[in-house]
Formats: sequence, C-alpha cells, structure tokens
Amino acid sequence: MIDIRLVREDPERVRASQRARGEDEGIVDAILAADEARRSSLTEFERLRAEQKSFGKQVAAAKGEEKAALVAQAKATSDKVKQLQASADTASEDLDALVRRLPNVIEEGIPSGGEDDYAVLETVGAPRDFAAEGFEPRDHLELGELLGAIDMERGAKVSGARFYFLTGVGARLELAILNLAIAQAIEHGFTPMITPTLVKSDVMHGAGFLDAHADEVYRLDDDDLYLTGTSEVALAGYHADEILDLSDGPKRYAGWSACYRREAGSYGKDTRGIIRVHQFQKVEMFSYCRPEDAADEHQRLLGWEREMLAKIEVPYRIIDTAAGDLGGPPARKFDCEAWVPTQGRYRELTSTSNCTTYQARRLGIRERDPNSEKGTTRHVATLNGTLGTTRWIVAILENHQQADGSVVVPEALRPYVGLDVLRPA
RNA sequence: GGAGGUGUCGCAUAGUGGCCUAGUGCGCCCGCCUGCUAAGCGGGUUGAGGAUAAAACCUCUCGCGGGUUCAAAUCCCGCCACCUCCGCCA
Repeated sequence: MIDIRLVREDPERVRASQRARGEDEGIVDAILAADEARRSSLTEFERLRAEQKSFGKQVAAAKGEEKAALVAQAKATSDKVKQLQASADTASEDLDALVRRLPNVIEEGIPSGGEDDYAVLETVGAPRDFAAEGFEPRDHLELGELLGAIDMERGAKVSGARFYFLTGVGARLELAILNLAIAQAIEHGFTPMITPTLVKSDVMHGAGFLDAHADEVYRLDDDDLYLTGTSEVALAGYHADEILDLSDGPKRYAGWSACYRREAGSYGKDTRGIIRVHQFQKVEMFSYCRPEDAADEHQRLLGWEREMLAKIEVPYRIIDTAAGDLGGPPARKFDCEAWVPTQGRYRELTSTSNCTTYQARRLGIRERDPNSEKGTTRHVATLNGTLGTTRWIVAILENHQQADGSVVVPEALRPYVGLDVLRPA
C-alpha cells in the first residue's frame, strides 16, 4: 500500500509509475475521488458525534420529567449518528480497497515494460567452453542421477510432479549452500532466523502475496493459513504493529525456511529437474531500514548476493527488472542470473527487492521520525534478497562438471560438503 | 479437544452504565532549584484520522469484531492471545 498523501500531492508521479508498469492509470483519479468522499463524510459524522456527546452530558445531569424529554430528543440524534458513521465507514473501506489495488510507485529511472524489457547491468565471469574442453556437458538432472544426488522419480511417487528427494551428496550440497549463506549473513551482522512457514492471512496480505499472484500460494482452508513461498513473509510480519528503533542502523535478519509454490500457470515450463519445484529451501536476507537509506541498503543486499555467487564460482549477470515485471510491493528489483550451460542461458539464482514503505504500511511497521520534534511516527522501508536456494545446485553441478561426470566442489563449499569432488556412484 | 481464569496509556495498578475529557505510582522527557549528583518542586508523556498556513480544536482508540442503550472500559454475544487444570498426541 502506498501513502494516500503521495497520491494527493503528486498524482502525476503515480500515474507515470502506472504507465511504466503497463497498468491502469485511471485508478489514480478514482482514488482521489474516493479520498474526497471519505473526508467529507468523516467530517459530517464527527460533527454530529461531537454534538451527541455534549448533549449526553445534559441528559446525565437532568432529573425526572426533564430527563425523559431529553432522552427522547437524544434518540433521534443517535439514529442519525449511526447512519453517518455507517456511510463514513463505507467510504473509508471503498478508499482502502482502491489504494490496496495500487502497486508500489517505482523507483525513478528503472526500465519500463514487461518481462523481456529488463536492463543488463553487469555480466560477471565467462561461461566455460565445453567444446574446447572436448566434451558435451550433462544437464543437472543427469549429473544428479549419476551422482546419486537427486531422485525425481520417487519424489513424484510420493508427492507428485515437481517434487523430488535430495539424496546423499545432493542433501549435503543443499545443506552446504544454506549453511554457507547463514555463515556469511552472521559474519555481516544479520540475525539468523528459522521462521514459520504457515502464516495468517493478514500477514500474507500485508507482505503483498495475495494480490496479483494469489493462485501461486498454497492455502489451508480448514485453518485459514497460508504456506509461504519465502521466509520474507514471516520476516515482514515479525515486526508487524511495532515501532522500531533504527537509530543504530537497519535491522537485518537472515531467514532459513522451506518455501512452497503452486507454480500455477507454468505447466510445461522447466518440467525437468529441480529448476522449478513446489518445495525448496532458501536463506533470505530481510532488512528494515529508514526510507531515505533504502536505495543504499538495496545496493548492500545486492553486494552480499554477489559475495555468495563469487563463492560458488559460477558466471552470472545482474539485471534491473522492468517495471511491469516487478509485482506489487517492490519499487525496484535486481536479479542475479547464473549461466546454465545446457540451456545456453542465464537463470535466476537471486532476487533482491526494495519495497520502500509498501509492506510496512500494510503491516503497521513504524519508527519515530528522526526529523520530527514531536516524536511522530513514520513507516520504515523493507527490503529482501536471496543468499542461497536449492536451485543453486543446478548452477553448481552444471558449471563445475568434468568429462567423467564428476563435479568439483567450489572451495568455499568444501568445509560444508566435506568433499572436494562429487563422484558418480 | 474440554473446564476455569486473565487481557486498561512503556511497566504496575484503579475504575461494575453518565462526575472517565481514563485516575494513581514507577519509568522517561523538559524546566526550576542546586559547588556536582541525588532528592525536592512544576509541567509533559498511547496510537490513528480529520481540520489548519501553523495552531487552538474535533473524532476514534481500554486484546479484536459485533450487539444492547439517549449514553459502554463497565452489560450481552463471537473470536484471539496468555495462564491453570484435565484428556489426547508427535
């Protein structure tokens, strides 16, 4: 949710953001009208309510017949107050519903357009030339099966399509990635967190995951709970309805959790292997910071992602996601995509978003405004970014494979895997 | 799952239908006093929204949501959280 005051004060900026996203800009005028309607009905209600209250004191003081007369008189006001309150409530709800439909206002200067309109900011490292090395690279699943690391067949037997078992060195490799990520996060001052993966609907809503992509989310109907697709949700809800002290800098958490995604609408895409699955594990950075510090914090999160990618020694590129591909909460999003040799293209390994005050506003996360002498509050900014996921196994296996099907473990992972080379069983 | 209890302004507490515009103590902030500190004295101290050039001011907020009433922290219903006990279970 964005600040209604921004719509009032700078509607053109909001319209421009909607245009860049390829979304309806007429909603801005609808919001302005609804805001006007809310304020006038609120004023009307408050005026009569004040009248009712002062009249109530006269009733309390009166006795006998006089009191009976006053009570009768007060009755009429009471009905009218109820009516006005009802219409003021309706007007507020109407405005709220409209404002909640509005995605975050984009950071100025990011690319306009949709999925394919991203800008490549940087390419790091070069893909290996397997032809020059004299062998055809195997894809991650073939390697995974050869190494006894990935079992898709039994995953499907037990849970259906897009489920899998990580076995033996596969399980060790996943734990290694996640533990390396947690270790790095701790080193940089993050608080490690193991989060709930079932959350209430208001937290799911607040984090912004039930708007455009609600069909991506698993829902437990009997309990009115949702399975989270990332620990970002629980970490955003962690400080809901609190006033934080950010005077010592951002509050940074590293969440470790299983992640669940329905992958509705991706039938036929990435059906092979563990690139696109219903359940995986992730270590996610999450930061609460001051709004004016958010863009810098975003760069810091990106920096920590790059540090992790350097440790697994894979070629990758960084893209600046186009406005129309952001989703509701982010104002800007950087993805790091690793080279996947057998696909001949880059695939997302990390994603870092600056949600500015969008999530915090919905979740009621505030701080004392350092610019205010009266100690008023304001909403904080929230950001998130990936430090490691199950999918990283794909990039590691394919980029570090050798002609005999063995895989060299990147040095930084070796203490966590406990092996220098993974060899076919 | 069942029974009982509790939920008030940062903390502790008072408040059983109108005098609550929610009192008091502690803590915290500002000031006075004072060689310094403490004590003492005076004032301030939930959050949200509206109004305003800014204020004064107005409305809402006593776990959350409904209801009764001219009037609700107070009465009624539902929900949630916590505590105690019983049962069941990893």
